Amino acid sequence: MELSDRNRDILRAVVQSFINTAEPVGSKTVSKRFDLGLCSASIRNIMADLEEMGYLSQPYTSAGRVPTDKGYRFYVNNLVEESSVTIGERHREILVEEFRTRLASSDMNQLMKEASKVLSFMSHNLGIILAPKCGETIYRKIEFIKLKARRVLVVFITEEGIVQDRVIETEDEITQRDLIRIAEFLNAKLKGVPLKDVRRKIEEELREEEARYDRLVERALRLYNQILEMERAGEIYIWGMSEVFELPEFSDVTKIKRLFKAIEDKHTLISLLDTTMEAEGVRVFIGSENPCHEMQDCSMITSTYRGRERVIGIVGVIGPRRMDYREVISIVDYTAKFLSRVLRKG
Amino acid sequence: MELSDRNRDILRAVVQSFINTAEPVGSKTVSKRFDLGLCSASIRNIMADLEEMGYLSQPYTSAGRVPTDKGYRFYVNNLVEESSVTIGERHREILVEEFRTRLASSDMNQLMKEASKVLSFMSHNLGIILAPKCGETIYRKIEFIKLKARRVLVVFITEEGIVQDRVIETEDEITQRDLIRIAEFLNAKLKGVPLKDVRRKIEEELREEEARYDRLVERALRLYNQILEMERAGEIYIWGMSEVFELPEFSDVTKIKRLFKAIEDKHTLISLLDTTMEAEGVRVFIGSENPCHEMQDCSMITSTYRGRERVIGIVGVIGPRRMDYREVISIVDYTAKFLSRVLRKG
DNA sequence: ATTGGCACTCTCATACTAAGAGTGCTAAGA
DNA sequence: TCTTAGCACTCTTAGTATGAGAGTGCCAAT
Repeated sequence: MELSDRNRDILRAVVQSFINTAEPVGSKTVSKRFDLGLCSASIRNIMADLEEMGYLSQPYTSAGRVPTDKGYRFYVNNLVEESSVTIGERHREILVEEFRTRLASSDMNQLMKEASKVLSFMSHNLGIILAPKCGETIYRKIEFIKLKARRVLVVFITEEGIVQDRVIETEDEITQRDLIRIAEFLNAKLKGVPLKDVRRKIEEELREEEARYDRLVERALRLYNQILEMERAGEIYIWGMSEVFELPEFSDVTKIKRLFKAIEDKHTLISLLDTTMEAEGVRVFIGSENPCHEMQDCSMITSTYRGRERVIGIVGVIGPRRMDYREVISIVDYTAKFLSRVLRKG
Repeated sequence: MELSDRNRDILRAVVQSFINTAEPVGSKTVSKRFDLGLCSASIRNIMADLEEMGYLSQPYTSAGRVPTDKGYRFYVNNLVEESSVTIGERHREILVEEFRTRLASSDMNQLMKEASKVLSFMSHNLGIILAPKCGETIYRKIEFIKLKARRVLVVFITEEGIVQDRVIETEDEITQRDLIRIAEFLNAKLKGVPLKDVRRKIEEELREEEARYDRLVERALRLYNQILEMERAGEIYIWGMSEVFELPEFSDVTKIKRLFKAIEDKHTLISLLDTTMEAEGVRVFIGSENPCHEMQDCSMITSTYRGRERVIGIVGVIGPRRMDYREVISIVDYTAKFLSRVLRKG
């Protein structure tokens, strides 16, 4: 099962060549373009071995070789050279520059949008961002603004600097003065609590208050419950279709249609990304490793970003399996860290 | 230049047939599918006339006929039957149902997104919405929420029920108490003023206040100026790429790429749509009539929607020239009116 | 004025062919 | 024993040819 150094060299050469050119790579190409001190015949033999071991495959008899998922996987795990760090460094500079010029806005919506653009622009693939999960963020402040008799605008701020606004209908009319007191009460009780623990916290509070019944408190809690029910599904930002159009693997309409179907149904994609939130850091899904089977001929690279305390969202890149894993991994990694930094500052 | 009744019948038949099938239509098809009491030879003669007059064209010698832009234009202007109203009525019911089930949300962002989805879903083309132009909306209320020493969250509500929030850095620290007073001042002065007149109003105010100098007022106005500078470019919502993929005219990647390029650069599209805001009501751009020349082989149907007082945004559909104008016009029209109604209620 | 008939044109799908790229295998060389 | 050169073989791709089919334009007859 172990590969000899020479086999690894050849495999690396094939993968890199295919990543660059999108053409099945033949033994002659390898011997010419990579200085391995071997003639094409020897390389042919080794490539036949690699095929037998499942790292390479041929689109048809007597064509060049193409990496299999297993081949890509081995490449990602073992063959990404150390030198990548320095290249990543250069990349980092471009990224920093890119972020600086494009992320002037401190609006969360805008931040997400721009970040997904940067991802796609840098990677020449689809950039995706799963916006901060409400539940994972931390309560900071709430404000109520009365719009009409029974209609109240709720503005909602988390420690991460996320602002959300929603309009709710109250059961009965509440004066602006009362709304302010309710807000003060909630802010005192809930500041610093992770949103997903708020419900529990409220229930505790309710039990405590039961004895010395307070109409205001009861109202406050009812109001907040109403807001919680409106918990918005994590939004997802996708950018870069125009990048994808340029890729030769999507020169066929049916292929691009398939990809589109996969990302169109955002709910599946969201729950898919949710599962990658468990483990922190960069994760690479190659072709069939992809949990979603409409994406079997795509690869996805994701990483998590953190809010004040914990992981709150995902950034990632989706593209054809033939993707510059080394480069994209470092782009995704850096973007995630950048977002974490921004959100930590609040 | 005038067309005889028979010529009009034939032209209508050709246009409708082509809209339905996307195939160049021959004289035989017309005589078979439309009961005009004419044999194919007669129809052939008429079609040749229509071609000479520029209403039809042939993809190649001895193929069926396809409507030209002029042909579509004549169809839209003169040949859409009266019966369309009743069909529109049926459509309207579906639309109402569609809106009712999907537009539960009263969040503006969500409203726009859902409306663009409805547009594309109903028309099987691209649905686009130009979100309310800030300048055209009417000031209702402002609130400041202090986040950090010099960082203030501004929440902004218009009479149309649009909520915007932005974070600004103030020059020096302002207490929450002062912020409240500033908000009260601004709200008193500016309520009911169209946002685009706010700047002028402020300048007037400044001149008046100059005599009895008031630090608070001056601060308030400076703050507001800062917000105005951040005036966000009108956002645009586009939905329905998956619909477009199904259309035969976009079975070629280069075609779909061209369309994508056109809508990708949102700024051009926005300024394009801006120009259609001058005249109220439904407008139809057929092929070369399109101001944007990347869209020369597309048609666009737009309409304006109003806020409390005036036109504040655009809804529209973009698709191939072969589009069911009758149907799409009524969809766009209804959607615009629906949005206006929703926004009037606030 | 309308219709039937007929020759003509052009596309599209299919089949065929030659060129080219790449392989696998074998035998000779280091 | 490993490497290399050579050669026959396979498979794709691009280009060409061919025939069917759809549609036209025009002419003569009604």
